[in-house]
Amino acid sequence: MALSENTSPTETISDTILAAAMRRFEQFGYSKTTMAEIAADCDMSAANIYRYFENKLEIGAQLARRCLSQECAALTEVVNTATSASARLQEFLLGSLRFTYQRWADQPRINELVEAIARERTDVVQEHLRARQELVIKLIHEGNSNGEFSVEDPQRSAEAILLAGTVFDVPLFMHLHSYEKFESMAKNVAHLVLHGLVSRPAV
Amino acid sequence: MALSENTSPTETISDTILAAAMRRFEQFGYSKTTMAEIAADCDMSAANIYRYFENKLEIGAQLARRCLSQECAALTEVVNTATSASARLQEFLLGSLRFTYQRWADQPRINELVEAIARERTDVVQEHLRARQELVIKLIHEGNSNGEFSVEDPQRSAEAILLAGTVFDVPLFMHLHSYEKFESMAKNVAHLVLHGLVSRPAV
DNA sequence: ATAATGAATGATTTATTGATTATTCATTAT
DNA sequence: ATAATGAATAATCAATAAATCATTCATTAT
Repeated sequence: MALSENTSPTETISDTILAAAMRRFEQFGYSKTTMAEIAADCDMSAANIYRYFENKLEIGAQLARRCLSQECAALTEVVNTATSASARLQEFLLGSLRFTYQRWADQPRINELVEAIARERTDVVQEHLRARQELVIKLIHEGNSNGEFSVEDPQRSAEAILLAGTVFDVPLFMHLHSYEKFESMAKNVAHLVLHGLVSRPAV
Repeated sequence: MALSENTSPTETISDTILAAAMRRFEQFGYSKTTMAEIAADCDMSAANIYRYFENKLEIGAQLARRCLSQECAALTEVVNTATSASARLQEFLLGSLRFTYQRWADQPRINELVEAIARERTDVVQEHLRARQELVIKLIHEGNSNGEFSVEDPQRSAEAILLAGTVFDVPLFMHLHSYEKFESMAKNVAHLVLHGLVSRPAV
């Protein structure tokens, strides 16, 4: 019954456990995975896991954190493919949407993991939000330096952008519209955030 | 055990039932209120309610709809106290936040009602969103006519604004921050939506 | 006719129980 | 010492039974 584990020589026992847990979570979901199963996959007793992790939630939290930070890294890449700061902002919203939607639609188990952790471990969510904010702040600074933007308080603006883009980052909302509809809405929000409502004198 | 009901001469039986249901929902919540209790408060049998309403959900839906439309009406008033279109937009976001936060903090039972209905009756939510969009569209038109705004597609922009302000209209998020923090964030979002990020030539 | 009811039905909730599971710890191996 | 274990405990979950509830309908009242 034990799923095969490949322990590379440099892999610590903690890593082995995390890897085994991840395989289980992916296949059967967080709640349906037992500590005994994870332990069996590592050829050890369930009790021994507690020498390396405080509890099951902590294992989940580390994996969820890893998942979210990978997502953030991928988002950073996507954002950086765009050439202008404006385009980068749009890519930020579209990318957030794409990752959230994909995880929601294609990886329900992993989504379950992330949502379960998000409910009980605010810190993981906060960390994710901070990373996103970093990304947006950098983006704004770049726009400021090349003259595209003239943002006085990048910190505040980044916070507002994050807030305005919340719908695209919360799986809970994904059932409300089709991906295409969401995409069009993300573009609208990007346009709004970039140009604002206030009329401007002709250049 | 029956809560007192005051039947005015012009009140229809449907109204009597709705009023009784509302009193129960306010005090004990939607799920904990039984049709038998509502009926007893109206001095009638539970069966008789079904001559006036399709089912319990329909009673809840009508009350939730009423609650949301009252909120929208109050929001309209608040918005119209502001003198400029820009100020009105900020009041729209701040007002949304205030009503959502108050309902969440002070009227948990009514909030339960609205959330229960929202889950099963998409139409009630859609109607509420349409009303909000109407409000924003009108606001944009006014801004356009007095020269404050220069919005090409008010419909689209309104949709984007609604989306950007979602966090302030969803009770689920209210636990994340204090009211003060939310207020400051709403102002930031308003500023962002009004002025955008893109730099503009000096006037 | 319209208004209202009580009794019947099936669905949903709640309470209760037993079985799993997470977690701890005293003990054993290395 | 460090690593690991099996047995014990307490929390959680799942299955079931019991009770309550929403809804229907045949019948009675007005």
